[in-house]
Amino acid sequence: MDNIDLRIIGLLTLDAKRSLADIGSSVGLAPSTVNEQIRRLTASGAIRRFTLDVDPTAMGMQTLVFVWIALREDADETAFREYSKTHPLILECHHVTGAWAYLVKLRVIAPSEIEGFLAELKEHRFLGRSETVITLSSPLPGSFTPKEV
Amino acid sequence: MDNIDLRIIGLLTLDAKRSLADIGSSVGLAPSTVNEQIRRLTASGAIRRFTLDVDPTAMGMQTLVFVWIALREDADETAFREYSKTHPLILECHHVTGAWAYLVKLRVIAPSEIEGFLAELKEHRFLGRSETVITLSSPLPGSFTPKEV
DNA sequence: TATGAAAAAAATTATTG
DNA sequence: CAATAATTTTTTTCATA
Repeated sequence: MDNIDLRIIGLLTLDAKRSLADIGSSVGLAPSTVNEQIRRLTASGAIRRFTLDVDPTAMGMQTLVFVWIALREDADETAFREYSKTHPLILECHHVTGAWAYLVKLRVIAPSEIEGFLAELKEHRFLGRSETVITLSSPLPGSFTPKEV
Repeated sequence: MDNIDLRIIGLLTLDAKRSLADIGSSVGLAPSTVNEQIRRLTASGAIRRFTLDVDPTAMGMQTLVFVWIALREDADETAFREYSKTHPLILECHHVTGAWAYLVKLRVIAPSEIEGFLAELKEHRFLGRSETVITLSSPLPGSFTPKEV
């Protein structure tokens, strides 16, 4: 991936609706060439998809939560990974270094929902110990792409 | 925002390039009506932007890092928030409950970069204490929209 | 608010250098 | 591999219900 590719990705990141002609004049390529580069970037997997950045509050997902999770000794770790992939609330799940095994990021309507979420993890016999951190505000929230399950 | 709006957002989230005619036939509206709804959703701020989901490894940002930060007693908190917004490595910054004040998410090329990042925080006299967590793997990585600064 | 049809714009493809 | 030009598709506008 060369410098022009990075610039194309940068421009599309800011506004994926920009026309090929527009992008072309920014990076110094003809529209059809830009089109071809985007096709290549998509085919190679560098561009995973064209998507939306959505305001989570507009969708009623006001509360951003991080949960540190230590799995039970006898937990089925593969099942947990699969579970986190398809769970409608879980936006991210990372296997991390440090005292905790997993860091899970989720969005809920209100903190009261967290209780049910943790109960669910217990029912599946995943949860050993956990620590829940609630976001008060976000100087830099990052983009939000609603999860489709 | 009604149910049709949610479905439109859902469809565009999966593929923001779907044509208005396509979306219309899915939700039972004419292309021009779908266009108008998208215009409204964008105007109201529910849709923040059309963007890309990019593979971070293709951009060389292999390593996902979380840093817990407790600011110095005398730190300029407003300056820190501003700093995190414009820092090229920081993807998210959240003010959180619990023992740590801030949770910062960043992507770097390699763990060795983290040292420099923390040094920078110290130079700015933001950093009190911190704890760094490195992601080993991500069962659910979430979407990645490169930051443009 | 929703529509269909017309108009404008854009994306895509084929052809050529 | 990139550019132009032709073709097709899509978006946008607008008059109307």
